[in-house]
Amino acid sequence: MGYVYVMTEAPRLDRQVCFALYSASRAATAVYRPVLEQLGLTYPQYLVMLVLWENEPRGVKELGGELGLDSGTLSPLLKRLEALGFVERRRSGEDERRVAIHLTPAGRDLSGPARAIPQRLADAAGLSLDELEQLRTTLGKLTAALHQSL
Amino acid sequence: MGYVYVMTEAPRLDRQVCFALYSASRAATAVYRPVLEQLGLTYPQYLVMLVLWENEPRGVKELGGELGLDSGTLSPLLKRLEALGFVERRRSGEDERRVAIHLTPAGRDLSGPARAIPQRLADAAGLSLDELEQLRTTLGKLTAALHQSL
DNA sequence: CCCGGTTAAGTTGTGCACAATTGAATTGTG
DNA sequence: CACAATTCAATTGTGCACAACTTAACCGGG
Repeated sequence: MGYVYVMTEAPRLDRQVCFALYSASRAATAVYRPVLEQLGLTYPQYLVMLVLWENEPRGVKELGGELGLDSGTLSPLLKRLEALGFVERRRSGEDERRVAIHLTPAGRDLSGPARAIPQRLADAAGLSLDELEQLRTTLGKLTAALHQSL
Repeated sequence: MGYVYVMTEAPRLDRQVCFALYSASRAATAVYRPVLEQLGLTYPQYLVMLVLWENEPRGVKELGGELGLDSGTLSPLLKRLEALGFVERRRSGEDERRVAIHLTPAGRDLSGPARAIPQRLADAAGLSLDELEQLRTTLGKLTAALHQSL
């Protein structure tokens, strides 16, 4: 029968995985920012466009499912994307609660210039493609496990 | 002399390291949120307290250096921490431009309950300590390289 | 000593995140 | 069919991030 280990030191910032994630995430979006600025998009707006380029139209709920965001975040964001002329929001005829998000021609055209963007991060990352691949996999496992635990 | 590789597919959300970082970071703070709520702190406020528990008092600039945040973020955050009674902001005597952030007794006492928090993430992570350690190292390299590239 | 340049902190404005609530449309069940 | 429970999107309110700007204090060369 052993003793429970009692922490005697305050947790240190530089040991925290959570802070490492927070810093890396902000650094990554900072690298994307000037590139996305050329397109007139913020990073979360770019994420929404990524989902729509794969398949559209999509409902707000559906977009939220892909990105892990709720209508409180997406509703105003989508309104801004509509004001920019990249998407159109149409009330569904069959279910008046739903709002279908459609790409406009301008929104579709944006996917061309956007193709070069991910390479930007790879170039700036200072990691090999293998390391990046493994990082993505580990982060995926981590995110899934964290959501599980809630 | 080869051809430059031309992307023909729109970038896919599930292939993006950047999105993996963004998701993992939000999932991690979501795990911390209910625990920190017990202490009355948000995650960024907790980060500031971590820095202060290591060494105080600190200037706003200094805190910003550790966390990668500017006065635009920190000034109101510190005002809220002061309103909560965890820190005190004192104008420096020698250099009237500087504001030294001191812990209050209540702020110091908070480090006790806070010690158990990091274990929370480790438990929820579904990764071995080795994997977590390696993840932290990789993220550190990545963040440094990304900052370098700006 | 003065004055231009620099530095520190704060302020303003925009755009996420996220909790909590609202209101309208739909669905399930008696 | 009636109507309570559910679902979807939007709204409200708080708190970051971050850019751009402001204000006040310091510093260094003339």
